[in-house]
Amino acid sequence: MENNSTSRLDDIDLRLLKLLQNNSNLTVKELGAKVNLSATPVFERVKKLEKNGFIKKYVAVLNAEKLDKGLIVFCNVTLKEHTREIGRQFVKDIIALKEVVECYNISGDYDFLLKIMVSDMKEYQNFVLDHLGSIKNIGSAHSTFVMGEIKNDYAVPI
Amino acid sequence: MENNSTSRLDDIDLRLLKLLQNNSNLTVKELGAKVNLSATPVFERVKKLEKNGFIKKYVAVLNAEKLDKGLIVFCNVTLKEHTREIGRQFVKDIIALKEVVECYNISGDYDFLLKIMVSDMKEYQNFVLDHLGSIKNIGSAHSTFVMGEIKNDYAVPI
DNA sequence: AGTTAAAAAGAATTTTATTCTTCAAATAAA
DNA sequence: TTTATTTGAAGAATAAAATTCTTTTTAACT
Repeated sequence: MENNSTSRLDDIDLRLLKLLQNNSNLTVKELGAKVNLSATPVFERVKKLEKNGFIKKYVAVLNAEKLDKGLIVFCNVTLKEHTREIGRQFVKDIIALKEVVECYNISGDYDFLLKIMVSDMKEYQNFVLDHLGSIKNIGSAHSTFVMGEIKNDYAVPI
Repeated sequence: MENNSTSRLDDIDLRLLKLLQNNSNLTVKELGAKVNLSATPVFERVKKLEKNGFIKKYVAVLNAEKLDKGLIVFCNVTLKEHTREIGRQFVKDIIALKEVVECYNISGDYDFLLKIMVSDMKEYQNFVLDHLGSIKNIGSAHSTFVMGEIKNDYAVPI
C-alpha cells in the first residue's frame, strides 16, 4: 500500500504536472529544458508521478464540433425516491449512456447534474425521449443549453 | 485553408480516435493490432487526424484529489446588464481565474455556468470573497456543490 | 484486361524513452 | 568537524518507438 508521505511534490514536480496537463507530447528532453534538468531525472520524476497516482492517464482531446457533438447540455435531474438501491440503479443506467459524458451527485434542489454531448437539438430530443426518458425513478429533469464555450482547460488548477 | 471535404472519417479513423481519447500512450504498433493495420498506415492516419483538427491536443489527466483540488463547485451567475461590452469584460475576468476550469454561456435563468475546483469549503469561501466577488457586474451567483463524481470520461461520445 | 491512384506493408533510419553507471550534493551519524 | 550513507542528477549505452522511404497490394476506372 502506497503512503502519501512517500510522495511529496516539490516545485519541479508541480511544474512538470502543469506542463504535461497542457501537452503530454513534450519529450523528457524538452521538459528538462523547461525545468533545468537533464532527461534522466525528468523521466524518473514523471514515472514516479504516474506510479503515485498524480497522473491518472494520458488522453487525446478531440474536437467535438468536427465530430458532430457540438451541442452541450447540462441536465439537472431529481429522483423520485432516495433509497440506496434506487440511487445505485440510476447511476448504473446513467453510466451506460454514452451521450452523458459527466455525471455528478450534487447538493441543492436537484440530485444529479449531467453533462451531455450531442450533435444538435433534434438529437437531444431523441436522447431525452429514447434514453433518459426510459430511466426509472427520474422525478424531474431540467435542461440548460450551452450557447458558447468560454473556457475549458481540461486541467486541474495547480 | 483546410476544407472538411478533404477529411472524411472512415470506420478505422473513428476507432483510432476512440482508442486515443482513452489512452494516448498506445504505440502505433499497438493501435495497429487493434484495428488490423501495420504501424505505417496507423501513423499516417493519426497524423492526418491531428492535421485536420480532429485531435486538438494530447494531455495528462491529473488526480484532482491528490493535488488538493477535490471540491468541485458549479456556480451559476447572472450579469446585471447584458451589453456586449459588459459580457466581454466578464469573460476576460473569468478567464484569468485559474480556479474556474470551465465556463459556459448558457440558456435559462442564468447567464453563465462556471465549474470551479478548489481544495475545500474554506478555499471556496475565499475564492468567492476575494476573486469572484470582485468581478464587476455580477448580479447573482448560485453555488451547487458536488458530493460525488459518478462519471467523467473526458471523452467525446463517438 | 490494363492503367492509374490510393492505401498498406516492410525495411531502414532517426528520434526518443529507458536503463545503467558514475558523480556530486545533502543528510545523518560519529 | 569528519566520515558514512543516501538521494538526486548527469552522461553514456541500450532498447523501443516514431518517422521516413521504398515496394507491394488493392481498388477504381477506362
